[in-house]
Amino acid sequence: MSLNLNLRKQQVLEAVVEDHIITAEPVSSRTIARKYQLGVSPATIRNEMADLEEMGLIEQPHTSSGRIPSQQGYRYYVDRLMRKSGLTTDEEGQIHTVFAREARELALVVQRTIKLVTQLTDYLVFFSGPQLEHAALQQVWLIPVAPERALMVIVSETGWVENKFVDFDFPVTAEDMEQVAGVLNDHFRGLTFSQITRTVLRSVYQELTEQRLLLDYVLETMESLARRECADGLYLGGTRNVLKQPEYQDVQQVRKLLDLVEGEQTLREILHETTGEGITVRIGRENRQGQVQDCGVITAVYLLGGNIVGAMGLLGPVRMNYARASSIVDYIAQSLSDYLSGSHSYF
Amino acid sequence: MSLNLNLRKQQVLEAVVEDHIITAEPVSSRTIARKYQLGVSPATIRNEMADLEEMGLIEQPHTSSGRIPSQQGYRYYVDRLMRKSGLTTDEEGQIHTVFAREARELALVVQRTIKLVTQLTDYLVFFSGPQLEHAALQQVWLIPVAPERALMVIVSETGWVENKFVDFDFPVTAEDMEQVAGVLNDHFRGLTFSQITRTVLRSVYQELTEQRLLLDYVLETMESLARRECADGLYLGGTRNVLKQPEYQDVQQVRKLLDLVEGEQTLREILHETTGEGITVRIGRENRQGQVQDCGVITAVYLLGGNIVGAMGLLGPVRMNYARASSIVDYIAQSLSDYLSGSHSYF
DNA sequence: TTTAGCACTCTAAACCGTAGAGTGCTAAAC
DNA sequence: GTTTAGCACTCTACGGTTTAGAGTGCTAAA
Repeated sequence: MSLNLNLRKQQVLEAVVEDHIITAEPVSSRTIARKYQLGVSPATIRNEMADLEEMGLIEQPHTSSGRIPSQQGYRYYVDRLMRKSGLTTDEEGQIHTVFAREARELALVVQRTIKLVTQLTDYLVFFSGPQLEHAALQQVWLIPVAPERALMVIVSETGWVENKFVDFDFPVTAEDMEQVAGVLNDHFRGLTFSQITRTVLRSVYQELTEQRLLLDYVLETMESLARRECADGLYLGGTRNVLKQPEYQDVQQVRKLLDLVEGEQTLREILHETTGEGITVRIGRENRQGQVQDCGVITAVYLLGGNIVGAMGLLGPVRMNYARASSIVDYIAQSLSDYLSGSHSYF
Repeated sequence: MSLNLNLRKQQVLEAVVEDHIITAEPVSSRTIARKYQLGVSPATIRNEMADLEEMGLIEQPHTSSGRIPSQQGYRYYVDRLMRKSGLTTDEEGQIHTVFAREARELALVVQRTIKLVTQLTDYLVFFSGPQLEHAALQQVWLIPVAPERALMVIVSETGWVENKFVDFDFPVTAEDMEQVAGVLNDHFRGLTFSQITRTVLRSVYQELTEQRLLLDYVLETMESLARRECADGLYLGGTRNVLKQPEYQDVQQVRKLLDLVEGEQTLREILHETTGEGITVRIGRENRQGQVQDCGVITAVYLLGGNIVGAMGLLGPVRMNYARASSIVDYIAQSLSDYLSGSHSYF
């Protein structure tokens, strides 16, 4: 349902939302008349408020209190009234600094980004990935460490390094390993992991008839490596900050938040569901996860070579500063994508 | 000052401590008379309590309330009265399972251990390390990835893998790298990293006069790798659990706890200070760190080849179950040391 | 030395009463 | 028709008072 509000109703709704975001208190007609010059008296505003309440956009915690925005009110605000606040040049500069610094390891960049965002906002920041799945392979090594055991090291073109032991059920010679690694590098270099698992497998098998069993083990390990970061790479920060929000004065609420942070599963799910381009804003019950139905969540994916390799999110109370928060998420996700897409490639 | 208490005073003190640990409420004379059969009336117990209070072992939150143990009271209890509760065979079994499972990566074992301990207690669990510094080197590889860049991979005899890029200021050939790696392996295999940095350096330099500059870079990287886990390897869990303790009903307290968890520095310090054998119990102001002076902290180091490579801790309110908590710390640290000292070596 | 009895103290919860903020409604003004 | 002043009404938050109950310390008797 797309409601059409006359200008003054929009102004009143905007005032209610923005004042409530700042003060966390119900907003009275008098406050609006004083702080937001609409050129009318409190009484008139009261009449508009009564209408807005009937439409379900604002509500009263109890009779004779001021109004707070309903979840639909926030939605209307985000969709139609909100002016993206933009970042100051200083803040943009800080963000650039994080991505400009020489950093060989992506994990480090992500951690630095989180630290920065916790300074820019008072919300929970969380990142998934980046998964290797859509990154291009730079090189594979198979290093023999025992007769039936090798260490596999993979480097992606973006500089991400992963390693894992491969255990065979039979002795394997160093020459065998070297040969397999050589063939893998010849065939796979420059391909993304998702491309590898599908297409070029056949040719490799033909070239390595003798080591077919060995190859099976190796490919399986490669696959699990490519997925690993997807499975357990969740970075987060800012838990302390969120507690500053008056919504979390109640210990019960704090406990719920900590469940979220320590459990990780829900946060992963939220990031995993994020697929579209641009930022996604979910307000309260718009979230599918029961645990965050009294929260606002802003997410965005970041890209590598046009593919989604990870996502980030900001989480706060429903009464969060959507204008600012979404500007930040937007800018960071964009910067991270730029960073990844190789203008900084170190090879 | 070592106080000598007669048997009945000891019994009363023990009752006060143990009842308070369970209920978190002041303990009245009547409660003790009823629940802990000392064969005397509440009035007699009141007299003993008056004495204990004068000695500073228990205190009254306000006149006409029951008594709670003072920090000295806890200390007396821990030193002289506490009976280590021992774990049930079931619990011991659970612990063994964690260490018995095939696990190639130590980080995984530590994470599993944390998860288990959070199930066994309601306290904050934290681990440092393990640092490679005191682990024996199994092998080093130098893998060329670019003219001026190599990937260094180190495997310790305990199966810990670390990697890091080495950047040179000059082109290096694959042969040079191979040669350097070969010499390093010949000289260093089986030595711990702390031994390496001191003694055997000279002989390596003599053998590699041509690559001396290259070697400098490599050794520096090795050293930073050996220390890395020391610097940022802090694992923890159980934050949610601690909130169950009634001490953390106050949001102020919760915030302090989260500062501790998110800051990490204080926890590192606590583990770093732990050096002795066996377990260490610090009660309230016995802690040097201001942030935890209203907490009880139990720590123990774990060993590898007789060397301290890391430590673990349990943190709760001053009113924590020292008997149970120290049993657990003791048992886990012991099991982890056993696990590390190679009865499970995979090479 | 122990204990019963009793007066005393303190806390926590329940229960006012009041001030203040804010609304809805009505009737007058524009 | 729209806006606004005025007023009665409602609800919350806060401070003060009362009360029940738990627990002690002290005294005197066992």
